[in-house]
Amino acid sequence: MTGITFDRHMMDQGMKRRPSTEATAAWIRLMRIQSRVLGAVEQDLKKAGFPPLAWYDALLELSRAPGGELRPVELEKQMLIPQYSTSRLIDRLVEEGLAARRECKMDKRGLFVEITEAGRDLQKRMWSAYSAAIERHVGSKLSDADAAKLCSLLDRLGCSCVEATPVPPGAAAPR
Amino acid sequence: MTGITFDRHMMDQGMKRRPSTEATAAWIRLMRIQSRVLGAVEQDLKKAGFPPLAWYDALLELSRAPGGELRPVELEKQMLIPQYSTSRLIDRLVEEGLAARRECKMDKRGLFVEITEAGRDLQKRMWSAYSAAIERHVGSKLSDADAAKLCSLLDRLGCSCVEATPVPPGAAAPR
DNA sequence: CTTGATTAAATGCGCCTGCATGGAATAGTC
DNA sequence: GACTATTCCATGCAGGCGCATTTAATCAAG
Repeated sequence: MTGITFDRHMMDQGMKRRPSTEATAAWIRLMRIQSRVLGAVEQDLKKAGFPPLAWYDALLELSRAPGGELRPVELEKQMLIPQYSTSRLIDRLVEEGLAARRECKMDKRGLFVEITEAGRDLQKRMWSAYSAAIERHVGSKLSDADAAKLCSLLDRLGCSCVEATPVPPGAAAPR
Repeated sequence: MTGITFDRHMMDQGMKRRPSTEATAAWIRLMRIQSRVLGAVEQDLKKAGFPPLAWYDALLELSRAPGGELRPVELEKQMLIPQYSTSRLIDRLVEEGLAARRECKMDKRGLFVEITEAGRDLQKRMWSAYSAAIERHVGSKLSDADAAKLCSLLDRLGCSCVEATPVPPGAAAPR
């Protein structure tokens, strides 16, 4: 799918041999396995008649937000996707009646996106299939300890990945 | 980027709680970190004025093939991408003079794709930037031992990921 | 109040992708 | 040899993404 075809032969082409073979192998696996697992999970969802994962993410964020509504900018920060992408995702959710755009009085260049009942319902139904897919393609292949180990190794590559609103369990609404 | 926004709150929505929180966390990291690292590497390549990683993969496969040529079907299997994707990637390489389509006499519904000198040259120049990016975004953040550990954990998720023609070092041409 | 800079959101354009299909050549069957 | 199935590759179409720009509102000075 993307830049992950090589093996240690790359090393033998008169280059600087900067990344170790271990690092290179890790890079390849990261690309390949992610693509594979993601594809498998998306397929499961699709076969169950559900929309793409991005929709789920958005609906979950909205459903968790106080009042079930969020500014596009907030959503954008939560989901770590570009601005235009957020805008168009909202378009689709609205088209399907899963969310609605509401005017924002305090800042009239902005707006609120509010999840609908249909949206909340879909989010719940999707989680059922989604969680099953995670279990099938990840959980069932790794012990909890190994999963935790994998997490910590991956986190080291992120440098700043866990800053996406973990929202402490019993905490009140952010902001 | 795709379906990875949630945290353990998902668990508290009256569902079956099938995937362990560890497995779920691993899934999230896998999606997020991969997206992040891939984006960073692609950005580096792009800033250095190079085409996307997929081009590199294809050029590498071609350059390694005996005679510098491959059937699209072979390329497709090496790169693990869909058939139409291969076809169009070849289009672009040919347009840029990096490869050429040649007739296949033994099987006239097929053809050969042959890498050009320009193609070989680009592949070599790209590896320089590519390897630097891997080192910067992966190698420098993990010890070799940790990278190896990460590999083995990821491989367990793949079930069948390493079957992509590792081509033994001194081996003769396949087929 | 007017001007200029900044922020929120939307959108036009080109490229890429996935899906489905099409056409051409081969292989298999009787 | 005629028919059907299969394999190899290309392509039309719809949808999604990245990039750059636009519109509109707020903010910051002067």
